[in-house]
Amino acid sequence: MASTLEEIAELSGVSRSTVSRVVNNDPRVSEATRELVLEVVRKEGYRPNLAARGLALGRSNVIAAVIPVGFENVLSDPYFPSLLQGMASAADTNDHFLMLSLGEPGFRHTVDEIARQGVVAGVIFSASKVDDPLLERLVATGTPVVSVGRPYDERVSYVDIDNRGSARQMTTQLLRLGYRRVALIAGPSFAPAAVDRSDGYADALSGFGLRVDENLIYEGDFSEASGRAGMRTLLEHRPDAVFSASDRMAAGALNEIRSAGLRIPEDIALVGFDDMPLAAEMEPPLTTVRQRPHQLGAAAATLLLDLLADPTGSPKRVILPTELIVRASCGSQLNQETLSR
Amino acid sequence: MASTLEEIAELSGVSRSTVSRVVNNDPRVSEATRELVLEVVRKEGYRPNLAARGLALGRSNVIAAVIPVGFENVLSDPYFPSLLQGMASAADTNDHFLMLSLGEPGFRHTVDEIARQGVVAGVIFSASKVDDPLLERLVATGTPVVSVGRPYDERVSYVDIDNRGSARQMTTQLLRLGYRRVALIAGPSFAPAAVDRSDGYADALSGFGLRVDENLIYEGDFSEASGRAGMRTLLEHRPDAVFSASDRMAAGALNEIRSAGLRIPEDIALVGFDDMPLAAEMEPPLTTVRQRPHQLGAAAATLLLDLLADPTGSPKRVILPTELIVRASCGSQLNQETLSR
DNA sequence: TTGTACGCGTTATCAG
DNA sequence: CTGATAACGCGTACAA
Repeated sequence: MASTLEEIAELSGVSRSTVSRVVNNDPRVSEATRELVLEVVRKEGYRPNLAARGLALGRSNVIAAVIPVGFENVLSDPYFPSLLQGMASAADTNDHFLMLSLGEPGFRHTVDEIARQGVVAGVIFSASKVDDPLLERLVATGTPVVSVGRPYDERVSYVDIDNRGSARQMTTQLLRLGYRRVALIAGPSFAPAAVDRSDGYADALSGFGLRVDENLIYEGDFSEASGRAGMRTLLEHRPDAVFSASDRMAAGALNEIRSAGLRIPEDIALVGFDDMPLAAEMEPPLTTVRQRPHQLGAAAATLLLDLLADPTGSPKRVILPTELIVRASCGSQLNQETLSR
Repeated sequence: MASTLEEIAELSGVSRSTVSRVVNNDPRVSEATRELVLEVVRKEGYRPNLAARGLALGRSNVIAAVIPVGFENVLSDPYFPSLLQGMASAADTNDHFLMLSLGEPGFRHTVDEIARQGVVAGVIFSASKVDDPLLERLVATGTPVVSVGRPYDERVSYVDIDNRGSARQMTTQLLRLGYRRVALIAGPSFAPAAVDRSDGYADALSGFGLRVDENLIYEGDFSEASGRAGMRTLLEHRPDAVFSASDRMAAGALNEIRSAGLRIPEDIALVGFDDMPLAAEMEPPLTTVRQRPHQLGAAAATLLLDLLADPTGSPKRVILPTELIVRASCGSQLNQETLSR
């Protein structure tokens, strides 16, 4: 039950320093004493005290995940849990811990305070809106930050998926199948991911020599309700296919289409984005773009740890691949196809 | 930009100790100097270094949330995010931080290690299975623990809802409406909450002088898929109503009922448990028991902090109220009724 | 009421 | 290769 360096030193008949070296894999220690000390360490179940280590080192091995989960509806799919799981997993394998901060306004301890307190070595920011002031403050104070999803500020490193390319490919898929009045249920314009997906949609249209028809675009907020409302509006303009920027909005759209007595995909094709678990269960199963929040979270944590190890470099970016998942809702059973980048 | 006690002392012309006392609201300091020091503290934006404080005090102000999220399906509703949000919120208002530990097997740093390292003052355990070895280890090492949901071990404090009473009330509701062949899609028997709900179901039946018919009980695992499979099995025995121990299983059951060409509630009534957001959106809207994960999380964190402040007392319990939410799926539009306890 | 001095457990520096 | 010893920033008996 010995739990300090001092005690281990006593038990193995060496000095504190030597034990410290052994614990930290310092090469400057003879193989013999290393073995000896390690034995005692194992036997006593010794673990270094992280507070003390953090104090001595001037840095901690705790990273914070900041998620401003203001909207209830953001919680309705396993995206954030998976993201967190990925971050926790990556942090763990790198001997770091994950601290959680739900950026609810009204929280007393804002993240920048936390960062300054030395508890946290770096921060992973997620679901930030465009031009988030909190993110700005963090950058200003020099706290290492990684954003999940492209941030407004060019200086911050981030991990993301290729939203624009994926949306383009999905829309192109619809166009290839012959649909010509492809509507878009977009995400909220304050979300970079939503903007990128809308851009990808436009890219695809112009790639086919088609012009963007504002009547065929509705801006939702990623919620199922907004998807349904959007679909109601769009139906007036007779689209033959709909690309929803999220599966949850697609679910709402699906309900509306059904209520209107239309069939999917015979009367109107429907595709989504995210491949949340529900997508495969829908009637008909939803064609969509698969992203892997778990990997995204893991990549974010890893990137942050890289930054911590080498604070000098310029902002880094990691773009994770997505997959086009073709199911019945788009009126085709083409083979599954992988978006490379 | 001054950030140590020493610097603040210098700037305000007093000693370190005095500044420390001011920061910690020690009464033994004159109002005059207090004002003076506070002014400097504010101006410099000073925040105490938590690592140092934790080291000196021998305890930290970080609590850990442990969630063994092995099953993908556990993530499919906002229960855990809400729970986490509640915990984070309560921790924050009490000047504590929340550390996340997904008890994935295969994690290198298990919670008991973390606790021993002094990083964490206490642990909130959630979704533990009956007789969880990790929980046992924590208790054995004397780490303050609070469980979300009744744990197997009698010695650990916990917060919970009245699963048994709520299930009894819900089942009784069905019996009052005249249903006599009330089936149960139970949760997994390793989950205390599931066991309690099954017991409540049985309570209600015996309250009406009915006997439990094993043919009308199916044990699922809280997943939608298991709900569907369970319903398929149960339909062979012609129930006139079904109580599902979770909304997600109810969703699966609903699909199966529909596939069988039966109407809800005309041919068969269906009720759930949880009141997840989707419940109100189902067709027909689902009668269910509402629990508030956010409050549960907040209560758990608060209880843990109480324990930390007063480690002596015997195990404490907090039972949160639930509400019976009556919607169309049970074939009645009675007024909403609150389960007191 | 205020200041001095020591300890918390670790790492790093510098002798040996 | 190993061992003293000084930080790291803070809280707190103890003394003034």
